[in-house]
Amino acid sequence: MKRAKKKVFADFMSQKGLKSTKQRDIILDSFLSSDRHLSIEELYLKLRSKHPNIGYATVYRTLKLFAEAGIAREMQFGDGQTRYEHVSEGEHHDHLVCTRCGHIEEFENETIEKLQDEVADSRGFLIERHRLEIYGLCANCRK
Amino acid sequence: MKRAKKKVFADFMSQKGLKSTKQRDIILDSFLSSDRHLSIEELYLKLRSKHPNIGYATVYRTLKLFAEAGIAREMQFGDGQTRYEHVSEGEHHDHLVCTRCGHIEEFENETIEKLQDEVADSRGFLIERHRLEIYGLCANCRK
DNA sequence: CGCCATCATGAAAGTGACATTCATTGGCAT
DNA sequence: ATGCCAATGAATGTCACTTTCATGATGGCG
Ligand SMILES: [Mn+2]
Ligand SMILES: [Mn+2]
Ligand SMILES: [Zn+2]
Ligand SMILES: [Zn+2]
Repeated sequence: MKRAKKKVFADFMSQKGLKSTKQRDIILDSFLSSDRHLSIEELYLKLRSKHPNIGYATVYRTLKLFAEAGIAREMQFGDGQTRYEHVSEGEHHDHLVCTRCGHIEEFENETIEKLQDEVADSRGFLIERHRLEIYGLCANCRK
Repeated sequence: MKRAKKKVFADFMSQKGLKSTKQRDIILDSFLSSDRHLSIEELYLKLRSKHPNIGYATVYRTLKLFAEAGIAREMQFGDGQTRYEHVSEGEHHDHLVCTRCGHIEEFENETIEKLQDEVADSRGFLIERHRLEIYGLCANCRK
């Protein structure tokens, strides 16, 4: 799965005539082996210790590339930072966000999706995408 | 309804020991008689012609007060601007957002709400709030 | 290989939408 | 009318990107 995404990215890059670099390899590796909802800053700081020579701008631009290539998606959870989450082809999910500890859980609910389609249909809307986020306290923080 | 919200705000202000001012009256009046999803900038510009002496900072702070008082709510639709929408006591709704013309429609769906509760329960989450936004083309823009 | 047109990098500067400061103005209880 | 304290708005600060630009790397070609 990690290997599959590396291939998707490599294909995207060569198809676009872009180059393979040491920085991009390192950033991709780190991204794929970390939390599913990482901000630019977080990934940058995570790399900083082992690779102090990688700049914030490179992390920023590389994450944008991941999104373009379809292996990442930009998300806003209202904490003031853009987060990048892993994307798998054809997969979709929504989120539960803990307002205390920041923990993010994912869920899928086919019935909700269907009801959204019905709402859109009834208004003549053509759906491109949607976002459903439930904010509250996670099981841990409720204790 | 407009009168009801003015009272809610007036009560909030006096209860907080805050003062009634000409600017706040004007801003409240303008807010209540405009689009349901207005950005600070939009409201500021709308006022600018008739009231060039009202500053951006005052509009900004007054909208925050509206939110505190419970007659407005801050919303993010991903266009880079915070929007303030009208709120009525106990009312809730979600949104359909047109990605072409920016048109925003509101809807309520009790079944979706119930399913969200079930999802949260099954994960041990205690819901504080949620957001559901459907992005796409409105009936007009599809033509 | 070695060239070199392109692309990539990162430090620094720019941007945009808030958010705060501060000197001055203005409510309003007494 | 007086004085205290909140309100105002021009200016400035902040923060998370976003872009610029001089320098360094990549990789197709001969
Ligand atoms: Mn979904
Ligand atoms: Mn809802
Ligand atoms: Zn938590
Ligand atoms: Zn539209």
